[in-house]
Amino acid sequence: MTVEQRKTKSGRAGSGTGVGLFSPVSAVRVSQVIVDQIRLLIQQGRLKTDDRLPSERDLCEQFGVSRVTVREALRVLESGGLIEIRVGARGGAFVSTPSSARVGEGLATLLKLSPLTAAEVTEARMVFELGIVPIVVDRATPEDIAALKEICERQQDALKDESYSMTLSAEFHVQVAACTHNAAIEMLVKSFHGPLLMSLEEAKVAAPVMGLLGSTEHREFVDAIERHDADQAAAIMRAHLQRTADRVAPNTPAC
Amino acid sequence: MTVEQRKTKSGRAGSGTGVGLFSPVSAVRVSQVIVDQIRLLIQQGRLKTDDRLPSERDLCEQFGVSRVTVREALRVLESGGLIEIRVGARGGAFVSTPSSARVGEGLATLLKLSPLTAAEVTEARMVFELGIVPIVVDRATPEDIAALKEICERQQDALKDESYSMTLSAEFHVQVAACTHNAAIEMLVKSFHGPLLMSLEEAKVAAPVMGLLGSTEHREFVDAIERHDADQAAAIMRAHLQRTADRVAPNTPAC
DNA sequence: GAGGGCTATTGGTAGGACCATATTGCCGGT
DNA sequence: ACCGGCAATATGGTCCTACCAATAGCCCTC
Repeated sequence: MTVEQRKTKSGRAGSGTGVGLFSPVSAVRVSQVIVDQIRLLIQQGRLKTDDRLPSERDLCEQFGVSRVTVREALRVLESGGLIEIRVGARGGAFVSTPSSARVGEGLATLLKLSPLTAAEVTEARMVFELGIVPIVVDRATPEDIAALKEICERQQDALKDESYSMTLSAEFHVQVAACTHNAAIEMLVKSFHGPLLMSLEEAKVAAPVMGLLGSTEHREFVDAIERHDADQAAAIMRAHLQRTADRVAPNTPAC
Repeated sequence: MTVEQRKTKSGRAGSGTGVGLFSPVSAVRVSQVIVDQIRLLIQQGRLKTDDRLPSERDLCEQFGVSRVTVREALRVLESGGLIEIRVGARGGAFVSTPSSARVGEGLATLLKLSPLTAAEVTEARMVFELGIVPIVVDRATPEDIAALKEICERQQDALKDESYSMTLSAEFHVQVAACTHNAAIEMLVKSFHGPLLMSLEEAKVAAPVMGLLGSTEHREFVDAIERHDADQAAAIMRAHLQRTADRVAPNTPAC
């Protein structure tokens, strides 16, 4: 381990400080500085997806810190979804594109830990999913509509053998968002339908009649889209979401 | 350090495994297990906001791991916004309610690292901020409207001495979201106006005329709210956001 | 071609030195 | 006797060194 920057064997490395010229002492954590540096490198595109960072030992040498510090930085980056760490030979830290699942998870814990009622979350979801309807009507391609119909059919089948679940419904709503051909919107809706709803509505398959109704509405919605009838589509979606909202409101399970 | 659970001085602690009964070796990281445990405690409400966790040294003893491992776990929790770490006497790890800023940051990096165009993000923002207008009109109290007017006045003042900045505009939009009296919506809008827009539109004070126009529209919007004229308010907001969208679209700076 | 050793790399431990900060208590001045 | 400032102490995070264990891809041998 190179020690030339440090006077004593465990003097704070800081950021090259320690020469005694009263340089502003690094008030921030060393590991945080490393996190920021690597994050910046990734955001600038100088480190691309699947690129491999140097090994922990190399990094300590380059940063002039100990392995522990580097590892803390890697942990933070990993928990933020920016890198993925693999063990074993040819292992190491690899840059990974953060998935919507990751951010959805963060959003879910945020909502769970905050004093938010399920009703509030549902309302926010309604605003968003209703707001995109005009865009969906405008941009949905025949392929999009075919994909939606395919999901509807799978839901009908699932209803028959009673395997209908919240997951199928979520799939439909995500596919609707995909019809906007806007990756940002799709990602946000995905975030909503990720761990969030799963945790919020434990009453998943509570009412079988729910599934039947929901499935029918899904189909009517697709038809409206196909007719380019934005008003009708919005009305259906509003009723569809409102029913979910009504079901979730009475419980008012704060978290 | 208590070592009684471990056979050798550095045997993997696992989760109390090691008795030799071929118990499934803890394939996961020890620090991750600690993270999960503490996270669970917080989500269950057994650790509440501002509660103080035991000190690092106590935690190692209770978990039967080394300090490095505990510290890695604390780092992850801190980066996730679940705890806040203070140094010095009476310091330690304190449970903190994750702020919208934190999740907004995660959202921002996600959006920046994903192949999203600024136009897509702006469109998503438009959908949301337009969608809440009816709710705002419906629920805004006189106090809410007074707060909005106050911001407008501050913007007028700022225009005079040329200190108008994006921050003031963001403040207005967040206050509008607050008028919904829905914490989830407010948090999402805050997330949008957090680090995301700041990084997206470096052209902050590019056009002074922009600020003038924007400020005027803000004021007209408030008036429409006061009249409970949802259509007019939505129209103003649409034009207002559209102008921002148009400004950001031509550049098409992917990230 | 299949299997076993090699090696690079992460995961974890122990123990210690250092730094930051709040509390406490002493001491001198008033 | 009271009070303000200052130093000692206790608490607790931050970082270091050195070591060992587990893992997984690669290559070499059979």
